[in-house]
Amino acid sequence: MDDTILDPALGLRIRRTESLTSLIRRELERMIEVGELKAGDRLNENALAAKLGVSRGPIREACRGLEQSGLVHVIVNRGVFVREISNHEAAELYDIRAALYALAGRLLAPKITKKQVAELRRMVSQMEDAADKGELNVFYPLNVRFHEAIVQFSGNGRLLSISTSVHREMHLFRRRTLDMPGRMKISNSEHRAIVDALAAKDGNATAQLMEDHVLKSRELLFGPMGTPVD
Amino acid sequence: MDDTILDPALGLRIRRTESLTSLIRRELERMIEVGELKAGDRLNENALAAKLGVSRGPIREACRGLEQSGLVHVIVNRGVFVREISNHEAAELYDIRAALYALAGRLLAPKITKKQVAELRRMVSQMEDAADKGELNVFYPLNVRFHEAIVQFSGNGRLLSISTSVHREMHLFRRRTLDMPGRMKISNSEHRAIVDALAAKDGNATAQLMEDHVLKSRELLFGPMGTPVD
DNA sequence: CTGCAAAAGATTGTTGACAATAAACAGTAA
DNA sequence: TTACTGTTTATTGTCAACAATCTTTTGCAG
Repeated sequence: MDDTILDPALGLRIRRTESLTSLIRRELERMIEVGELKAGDRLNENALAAKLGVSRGPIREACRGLEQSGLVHVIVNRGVFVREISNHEAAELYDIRAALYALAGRLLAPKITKKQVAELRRMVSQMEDAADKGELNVFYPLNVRFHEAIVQFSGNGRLLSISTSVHREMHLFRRRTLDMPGRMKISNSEHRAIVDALAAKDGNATAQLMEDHVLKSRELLFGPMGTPVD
Repeated sequence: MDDTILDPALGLRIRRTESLTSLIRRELERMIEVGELKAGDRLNENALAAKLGVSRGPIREACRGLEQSGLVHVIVNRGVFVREISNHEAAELYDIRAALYALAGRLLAPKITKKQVAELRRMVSQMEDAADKGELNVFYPLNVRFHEAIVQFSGNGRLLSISTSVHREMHLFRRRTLDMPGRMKISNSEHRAIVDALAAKDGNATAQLMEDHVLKSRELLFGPMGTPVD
C-alpha cells in the first residue's frame, strides 16, 4: 500500500492550495487520534518523512504546530514525543473544558435556531439507541459530535478552536468514563436536559448543565473540581 | 546595533539547551507585543533570517507555532501575516477570557495562601497609586501581572498557557478601555473586591467577580456578552 | 562478570540551494 | 488611457547535505 500523501500521478493536475505542512499536521493528528501513534511514542523525523514521501522540513514545521496545541512535546536534541497526560493534567483539562462548554451553552442559548435544536435532538435520540444497545463505539463519536455541535453553533470561532485543541489533548488520556455501567444512559439524560435548556433559550441553566455534565465525568475519575490529583 | 540572537562570541561557550526555533518564537512574540511588528504586517522570512542571523528553517518553524497560537496567519505561497483582530473577534476573545478568569478565580479561592493574598494586595495598592496619578503606563503592566498572577496561582498549567495565548491575541486589538476617564479607579476597585473574595476563600463570588470584571471591559467596547458585533 | 571509556551509529538541528508560485513591471493593442 | 499579456523579480515551499548532539555498542581494566 502506498502511504505517501502526494500521488505523483495527480501532482501534475492538482494546483496545490495547501502546504505540505498543514496536510502533514492533519495526518499526524489523525494518527494520534486513531492510536497509530500512542502517548509517549517518539516521532522519528526520517521515518515519517520516508513514510509520507516528503522531506524533513515540512515534518518539523508540522510538529511545531502540534507542540503549541499540546499534542506533542519537544525535547531538544532528543526529538518530539506524543504527549502523555498524567491524571493531574487530565483533571486540569476537565476543569477547563467545563468552563469552555459552559460558555458555549451560555452563548448559544439565546440565539439557537429551531433547526439546530432539531439536529441536537436527533443526535440525542441516536445516542439513546446506542445506549440501549450498549454500543459504546456508536455512542462515543455521537457524543463527541454533540458537544462539538454546541460549541460550533455558539458562533465563537476561537472558542471552537480552543475546545477542539483541548479535546484532542484529553484524548491522549485513555481512561474513559463512558464505559462505566449505566454511564451512557445517565450521560444522555444530561444531554437531553441540556437541549431542553437550550430550546428554552435559558443561558444560565444551559451553562450550569454543561458545566455539571463535564464535571460529573471529572468527579468519577478524580473527585470534584479543583481537587488535587496524584 | 547588533540584532542577532546568537552572539558568536558566546556561541562557543554556551551549551545550547534550547533550539533556535523557540528563541525565535519568543523574539517574534516580543516584537509583536512591543509593536515592532504591527497587525497586518507580513513577516519576510529572508529579512527576518538576516536580521536574526539564522537561516529560514527555524524562522518557518517558529511561525508555525505562532500560527497555532493565533498570533499570525499563513496564506500559502503568500507568507505569514501578523493577525488583525476585528471587533467581532475581539469581542469573542473577551467572552473566552471571562470564562477562563472565572475558572482561575474559582480554582484559586479555596487554596490561596496568605502570602499570595499579600502579593495581590501589594499589586492593588501599587495600581491605586498609579490610578491616582493617572499613570496608565504604570497601571497597565501591573494590571496584566495581577491577572496573570491569579491564573498562575490557580495552579492549572494548561489554563495558564491558554490564558497567555488568548491575552497575547487580544493584544493585537488596539482599542483599550483603561484609558477612558476614571476607568483605572473603577477597574482597581474591582480588583480589590476580587482579592477580598479570594482572601475569604469564596470560590463562587470570586468567579462571578472575575467574570464581571472582564465583561465590563467588553461591554464598554461592544455591549454585553454574546452581543453580535460588527 | 561488572563498570567505565572511547568509538560508531543514529537522530536531530541548521543551513544553503533549487523549484514553484505570486507580485511587479513593461509593452502592446484597442 | 485602459485592459491585457508576457517577462522579470521577489518570495515562499521543499529538499538534500552537513554539523551538533545523543544513544548504543564495543573494548578493556578491574
